[in-house]
Amino acid sequence: METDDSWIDRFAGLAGLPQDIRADLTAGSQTVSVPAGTQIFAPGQSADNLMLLLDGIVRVQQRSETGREVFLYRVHAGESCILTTACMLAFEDYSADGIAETDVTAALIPRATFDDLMARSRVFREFVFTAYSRRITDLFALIDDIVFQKLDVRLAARLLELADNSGTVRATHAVLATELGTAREVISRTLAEFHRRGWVEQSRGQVDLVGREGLERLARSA
Amino acid sequence: METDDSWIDRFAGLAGLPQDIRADLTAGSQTVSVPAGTQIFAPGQSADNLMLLLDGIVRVQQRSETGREVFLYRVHAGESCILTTACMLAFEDYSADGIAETDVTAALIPRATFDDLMARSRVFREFVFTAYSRRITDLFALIDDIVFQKLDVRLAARLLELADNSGTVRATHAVLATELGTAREVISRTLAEFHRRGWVEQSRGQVDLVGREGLERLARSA
DNA sequence: CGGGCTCTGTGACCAAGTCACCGTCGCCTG
DNA sequence: CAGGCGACGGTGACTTGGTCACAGAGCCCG
Repeated sequence: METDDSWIDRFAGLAGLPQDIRADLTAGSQTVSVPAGTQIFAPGQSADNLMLLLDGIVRVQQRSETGREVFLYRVHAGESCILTTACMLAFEDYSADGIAETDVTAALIPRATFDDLMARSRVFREFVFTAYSRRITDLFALIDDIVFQKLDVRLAARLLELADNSGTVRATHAVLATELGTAREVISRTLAEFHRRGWVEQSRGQVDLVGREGLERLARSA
Repeated sequence: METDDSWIDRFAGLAGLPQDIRADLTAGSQTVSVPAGTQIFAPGQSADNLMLLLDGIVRVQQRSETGREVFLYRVHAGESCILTTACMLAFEDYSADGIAETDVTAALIPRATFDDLMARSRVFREFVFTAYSRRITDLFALIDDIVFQKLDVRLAARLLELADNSGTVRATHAVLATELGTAREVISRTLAEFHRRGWVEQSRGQVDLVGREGLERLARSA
């Protein structure tokens, strides 16, 4: 039996857990790793574990009846996958997909352990509710963004987010389109416009930001 | 001291509460009433109580920086105001407004009572998480709707929802516009089209549904 | 009755989404 | 190596939705 509980320290909200709770949490959970691209959860599948992300990034998106997809949010290391939790606890099925964007390591807390900790630890309760609250706030911000923000502004912001430190975004136009809940053609046209302004260079499956200032100015002009 | 705990029975999820918990819940909470139009909570204001709605309807919407508003969801009798809960527990401020659309009666559960019940009762925990889960699912559906659904379909569905049993919707075009996160002019045009098709009659501040079948067919044609 | 308000209607315009289709590139396979 | 296939990106024509500016109609109230 693995007794290493060091992963708990990656979660600021769990820092205050007393020793005995830490021990039970470690004993009652396990860590798993999956490669990039794995479908971690899918609609119509019920959840048995709360996932705490130790490493990697999970993309959560929703597929609509029409086959198109909307990006909802990303879960990063140090965060928990709230949706999984919600469905686990409510005995409801998922209504969204979760996909590992990178190799992912996570701690899995089964329902029984989760319920036990909720009952026993005030710190744990606060941790869970804070995670919920943050995600809901994010969703509100997303809705606001979709409804009120112009597309060029949203795309500029997203490119800046997705760029690695050399200023490269590795994504096809189609991917960017589902990120923003729009159509590929619109992305193509907007990127062409960005190029015309000297902000980006394009190649197949990749966008290079060569004029960050312009993009930043546009993104900030909310 | 009021010891009437009959309001608890209005919440299906609380039916299984044992007697002692019921008593503590009743003793540790209070019921309040406010008239229609009251602003129940607002951004930047922190929450101290979990609200369970006994009677009436609360509309929750978000105001964006630009001054426009998006409708998020309604809370009906028998539901709890999840957002309030989230913020109460996470010690965060609201990011949305809550407005009483009708006269409203609600049970207020202070933070201390809430935390105590979360620790002691499995039934109560499930009640809370189910409420969360439902709201989140609703938000996902809302996002889907906004992104993919055509406006006429959304308006038709909303009119059917808002109509009283004589088929009348009492709302100005401006109100319908914020409900759907669009502009007033668009509502005017779409209603004019519905009228042309013989589905609605209009008068100032009110829409009468005279051809429900047409609206229903459109709304179902998702 | 007249002034000021809210509510609704309209035309012109722009931004975004949709549809149909084509060219290019990379890769796999015969 | 040739041919073919599938993913990717570009484009034009069109529809839908959002914005702006403004005008008329109903309404309240002094």
